[in-house]
Amino acid sequence: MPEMTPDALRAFCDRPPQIVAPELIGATLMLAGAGGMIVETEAYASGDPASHSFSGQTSRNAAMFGRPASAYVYLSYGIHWCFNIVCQPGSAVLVRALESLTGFDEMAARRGVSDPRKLCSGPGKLCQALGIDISHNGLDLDGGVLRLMPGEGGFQLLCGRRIGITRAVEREWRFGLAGSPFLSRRFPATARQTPG
DNA sequence: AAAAAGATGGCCT
DNA sequence: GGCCATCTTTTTT
Repeated sequence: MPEMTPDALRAFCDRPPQIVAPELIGATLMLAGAGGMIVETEAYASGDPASHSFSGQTSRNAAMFGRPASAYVYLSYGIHWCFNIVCQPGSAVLVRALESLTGFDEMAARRGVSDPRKLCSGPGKLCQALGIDISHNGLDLDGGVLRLMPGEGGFQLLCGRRIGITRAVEREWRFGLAGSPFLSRRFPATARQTPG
């Protein structure tokens, strides 16, 4: 597949997040020479009680209402940055885990670990590894600083309940690459999704 | 003005 | 599995 143009990337993201999230498994996310393959995502939809956008636009979540294929970054628990890919207005996909591909030494240094399984196996961890912070909030993902490159698809995926939320927990909007050792947590063996 | 919650992660047992 | 650091945003008084 030829690399997507910025317009194609925007169109790819300008759909409901629960559709985009599974298709992002296998995509590549890069920031300044560091990055890897997305192996775990979660969808947060418009009108979703678990989404930051549920009660309307605020200063924190404003980026969720920006351009599709831009970044929504927020601080979690006062400590960790979390990175989302903006989809349709008021919706986004949280990137929860990466399998590192390039820039390993740099990421390991920022994380203070050497075990590749501990490098990007969580939304806060991958932001620390790549150096993502609030300065990246709202940036387009088409290559200026951050680059998102959707993959070929065709992976065997797992899906299940989202992690760490208290509302709308029944929605199975967490997606992961089956068998990957780089997930933030194992999936309970629930639903299985075949290549698309 | 005050309080509680929160899309986490690391360390403890 | 449990505890809790840490602080911004949001909600409630």
